[in-house]
Amino acid sequence: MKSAPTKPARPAAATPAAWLLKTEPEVYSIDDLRRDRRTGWDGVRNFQARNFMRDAMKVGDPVLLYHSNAEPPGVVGLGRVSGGPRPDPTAFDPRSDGHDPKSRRGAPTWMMVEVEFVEKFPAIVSLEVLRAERRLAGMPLLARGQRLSVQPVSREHLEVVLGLARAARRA
DNA sequence: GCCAACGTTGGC
DNA sequence: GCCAACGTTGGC
Repeated sequence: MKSAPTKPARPAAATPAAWLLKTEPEVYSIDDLRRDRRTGWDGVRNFQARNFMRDAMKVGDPVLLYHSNAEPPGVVGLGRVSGGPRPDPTAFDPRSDGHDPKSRRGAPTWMMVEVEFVEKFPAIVSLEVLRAERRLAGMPLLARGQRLSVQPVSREHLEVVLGLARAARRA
């Protein structure tokens, strides 16, 4: 008798404990997320980043929110995956910067998750501070040439970053 | 504004 | 499938 092997549709990769999401504060800042409480993380147009959102991010996962193209750049707060994945509607919108005519509603190319606000750190944990922290050696964000806007963060690295944020609170 | 690093595109 | 050209990211 033929029986379907009980393998998952996609390999169950080791699930990172957390994620890092880059955003340009002039486009969408931690303050915007605090105001909105939750938002669809739309506009991601990189396949690897999309795959993380589509295949690996789970509701409840913590997310570090990172301001890029900012002065200074750095981690500014904490959020949480609150929904998704689902198609990125901006890909279907001809008026949107993220419009992609190759993405169809029946077969969407671009996916997003929903992210909810948890906290804004009392002070930014700047890229300079992150780089100076030896326990963060190996964090993907700090790798040479790293441009991905959605990145995995290990439990250990998450704890270190949160510790740096708390240290800033005491300072 | 510069430019290194990386992804995508398209000719062949 | 190779690879040059081009576009984007994002720190500095």
